[in-house]
Amino acid sequence: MSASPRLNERASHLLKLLVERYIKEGQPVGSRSLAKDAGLNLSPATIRNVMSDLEDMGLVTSPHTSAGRMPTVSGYRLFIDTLLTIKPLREDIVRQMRDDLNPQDSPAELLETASRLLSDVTHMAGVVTLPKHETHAFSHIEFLPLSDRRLLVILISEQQEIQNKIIHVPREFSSSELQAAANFLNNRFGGKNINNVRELLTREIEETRDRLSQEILDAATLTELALEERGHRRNPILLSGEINLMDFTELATMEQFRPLFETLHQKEDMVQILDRCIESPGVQIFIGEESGHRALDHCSLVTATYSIHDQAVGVLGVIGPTRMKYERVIPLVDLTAKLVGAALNQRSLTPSPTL
Amino acid sequence: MSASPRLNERASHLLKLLVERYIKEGQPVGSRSLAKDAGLNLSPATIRNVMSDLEDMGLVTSPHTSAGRMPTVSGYRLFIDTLLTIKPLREDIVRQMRDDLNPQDSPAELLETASRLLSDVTHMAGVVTLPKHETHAFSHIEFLPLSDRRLLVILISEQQEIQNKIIHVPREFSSSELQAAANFLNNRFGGKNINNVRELLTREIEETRDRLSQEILDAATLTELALEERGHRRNPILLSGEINLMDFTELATMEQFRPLFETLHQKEDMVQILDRCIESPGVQIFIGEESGHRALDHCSLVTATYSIHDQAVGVLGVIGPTRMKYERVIPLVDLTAKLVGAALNQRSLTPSPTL
DNA sequence: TCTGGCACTCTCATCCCCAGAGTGCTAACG
DNA sequence: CGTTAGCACTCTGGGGATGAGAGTGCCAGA
Repeated sequence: MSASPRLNERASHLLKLLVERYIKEGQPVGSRSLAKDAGLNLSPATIRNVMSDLEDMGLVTSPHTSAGRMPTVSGYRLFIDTLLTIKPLREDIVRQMRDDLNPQDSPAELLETASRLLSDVTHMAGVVTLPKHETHAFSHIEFLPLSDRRLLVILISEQQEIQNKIIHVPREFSSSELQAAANFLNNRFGGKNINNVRELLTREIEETRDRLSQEILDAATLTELALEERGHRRNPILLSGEINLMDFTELATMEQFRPLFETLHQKEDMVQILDRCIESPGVQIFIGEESGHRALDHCSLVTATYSIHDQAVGVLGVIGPTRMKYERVIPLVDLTAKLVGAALNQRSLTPSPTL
Repeated sequence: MSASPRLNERASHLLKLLVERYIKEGQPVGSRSLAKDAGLNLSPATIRNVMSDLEDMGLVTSPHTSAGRMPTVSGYRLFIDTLLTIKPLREDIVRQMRDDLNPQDSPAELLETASRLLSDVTHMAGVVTLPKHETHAFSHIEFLPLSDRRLLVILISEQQEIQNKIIHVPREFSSSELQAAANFLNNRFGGKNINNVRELLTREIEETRDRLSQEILDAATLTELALEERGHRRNPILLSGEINLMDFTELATMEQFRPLFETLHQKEDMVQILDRCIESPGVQIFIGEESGHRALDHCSLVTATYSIHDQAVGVLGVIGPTRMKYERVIPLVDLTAKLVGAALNQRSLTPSPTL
């Protein structure tokens, strides 16, 4: 359990081999077969001694006395942090990713495609969080009168994402009033962060108290109604390929799989885990217990953040058994995050709505 | 396998008991225990004779010589068609359904709630198809200029369902041109079936060829672009609670569950099955093989259509093991369909958008 | 027509046994 | 001192054998 005091070259080489082998075969690795792979001309007995040391350091365990060794979480951790040799992605996969992640698609479609790609390519589960709204830049708003005192609000973000909402207003507004309010908001706050609009508007009203126009007041009323309760999306996570996880023997019993499936669909839990990732950039890996959820004990999570305008707004990744091919999954998740970010940025570079 | 020549009262009573018992316990029913339940003062031996007759008629089978009997598909069919005593729904469930299926919600939310309710109440899987677009009445259209030659089209149905689409137009349109075209379409085609609009528009152009206004031509161009490729929804089925099916022992092995899960998520297959149901009104039941899909062999499907303006536009239902509590599921599915229909109709009764 | 009795069958859980795989330890070797 | 061969030991997992339990089919008798 203690951190490795020092790990000589031979020991780490053997650990690396053991982890690779365990990932490939899924079964505890014995000294005999490891000796053959090692290419060091060592006898199984010597390997056993090394294994015993590794076990003392908490890097490997054996499920029972007469089985081989398998990596512990610390073992995986050491392997990933210092021993892993990343494999470059296959050309055809890179091409497929580029082709499928089409910047023309709406953000929702784009992210769904990303999730599907992650699960299809890895044969594990893909997961993508929707972008945080706090960072969405406001691009355009429009009010459309429906019947009575109901208005349709159309809100367009810089990523050309369109949101609709029907609001009930305290009095009837004429078309020209609505037009004026919309124009005011569009001119004044275009490009600003959506979540600051209310705040900025309030300040504006304070400052121009003396020559306060009806326009501003209307805009304030409407904005208040339009923006309240935003961001309460019911489904802030795009999960796909969860069924693939049934292919892995270590997850394929009902007792293992059911809680896992339920946790994955439990949006709150997943959001909580994934939100932690958004803080630090780059690829992050949670092995087994590290995610802190019982049901994920036998799973690893490889995530990366994707960014709009260099600000991380969402997280995507892959969930699979701890014995996944990290050297392939890591570059894939990395690439996906970059492509998604690029596609989203490209959308916001196309000229904003005018009018 | 042959249809029952005639089934005397005692035999059908015993079949009913056997099916009920098998549904409750999930295990083949023996003559001894059936004799006790029957309340007819018959000995197990007599029961065995009757069972033998029922087996000859293809209504029951036994998995092996020394096991009890269980219903065949024909047995279930006879049970459902002629022996079933429907139980009234529990008051609190009816209340919950009414409360949760809020006509204020958007159709998408409403249907998702319906699916969730079906699975929650039955502890099985719920399924809902989105309403067929062919029957959607057009209520209101609006064109919003974005940059360059891109327009945002907003299409509102009579159910107040809002659809957005960004289209690329061949030339720039001024605000007033767009306004004119929208006004023309709204006045002319409000309340008409969306899918007829293109057709009607074409005819209109033919007829008024001599005094053809620019307005109409613009409207035609825009409508063409706005309505093409509609209805290609990626996800025309709302499935929920599929994991509940793992609770039933007859589905709980991986070999059973995996193909089942995959079929359920295979939208095409499900659409195909459910679309058949929309033809005939009322509650329909497919038992085991009757649905025609291998993976659903051990499942039953209880469906009902829901209607807008007395026209069936969608299907909803429950998927579970063949041994489900039909007497409770049937009224539930029936009620859900009625409530969903009522909620959708109520939406279209609220005054249409003006402008 | 119904029933009791009886032989028969099939499943399932349990136990035992043994081969196979792998370990830890010890003593010897260079 | 690191490495190795040898050996006893342990644990798993598959393959019978066994016996209890449940239920049937059939026959003869009421």
